[in-house]
Amino acid sequence: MDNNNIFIEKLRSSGLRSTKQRIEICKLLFNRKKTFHFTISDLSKILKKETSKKISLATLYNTIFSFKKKGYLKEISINSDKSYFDTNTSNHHHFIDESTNEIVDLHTNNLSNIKIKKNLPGKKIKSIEVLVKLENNN
Amino acid sequence: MDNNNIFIEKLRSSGLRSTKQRIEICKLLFNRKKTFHFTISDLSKILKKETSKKISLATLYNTIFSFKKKGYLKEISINSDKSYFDTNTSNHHHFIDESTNEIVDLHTNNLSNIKIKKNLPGKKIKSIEVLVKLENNN
DNA sequence: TTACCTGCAAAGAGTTTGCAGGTAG
DNA sequence: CTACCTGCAAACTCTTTGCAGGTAA
Repeated sequence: MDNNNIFIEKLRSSGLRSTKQRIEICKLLFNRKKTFHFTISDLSKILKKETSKKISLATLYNTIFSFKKKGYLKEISINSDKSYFDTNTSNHHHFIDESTNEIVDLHTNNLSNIKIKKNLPGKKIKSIEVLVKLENNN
Repeated sequence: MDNNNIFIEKLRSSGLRSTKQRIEICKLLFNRKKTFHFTISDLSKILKKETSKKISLATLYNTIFSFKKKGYLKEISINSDKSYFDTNTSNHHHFIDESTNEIVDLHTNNLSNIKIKKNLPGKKIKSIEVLVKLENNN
């Protein structure tokens, strides 16, 4: 199953060169059905296991940032010592389990409609993000 | 206008010793009508200007963390390189202006009611936080 | 007196940057 | 060929920690 061409095309069409490293990262991030939440160090560890050649941190940061810019990834607004990214770029929200730090998607159809009844002069809403913090029962 | 006694009492009643440094921090944080959003380095800079004696970073982190634990401060969930705190500990949400990084409160009465129609087994909701990202009009 | 607090400096973690060499197109 | 990309290491920023001395109660 070699779908590298899909990723080569994806990269090229967005003006990014299709390097070995970027294709590896694409395969890891986008060859999956379920949404994937990760930090750069998660990514680094997984890549180290799954691929023969190590990808440097500088390249990871560079690539993830480019992907975010192109809209292939979203950054999640969580107060944390590190940045979390999400392969699900559609409009949705998150649960975070504070006992395990696990992040789970909360789709908009599981949430009542949100209306903001206040606006700030000269500003418009770019996005609305809901974070539901969870703890263990009892 | 010397209301140090209020703060000495506040500290003592929560089991914290009333040191000079903590009283200075209290005066800066809690002697105001409007809600105040800040980072530790904001605080450090302001204290350096407003007080004669510098308060060390270790003490600031220590004190702010204690105040958060006692419920005198809230930490805001924003993806940022640093932690933001809020002197308004009541249930409310935030706007963040992404062109200036300015944070503004969004009170619950300016927001439609939020209902979560999904729950995770063994978990209960601890808090719901809404972050509205703003950008400039045009 | 004693447990707690402060300040300093060092250590840690995540992220960014400069630069020399490599490679896609 | 050339602009872009990678990897390394150093640098930077925020935060945490160890420890010696200080201080509230």
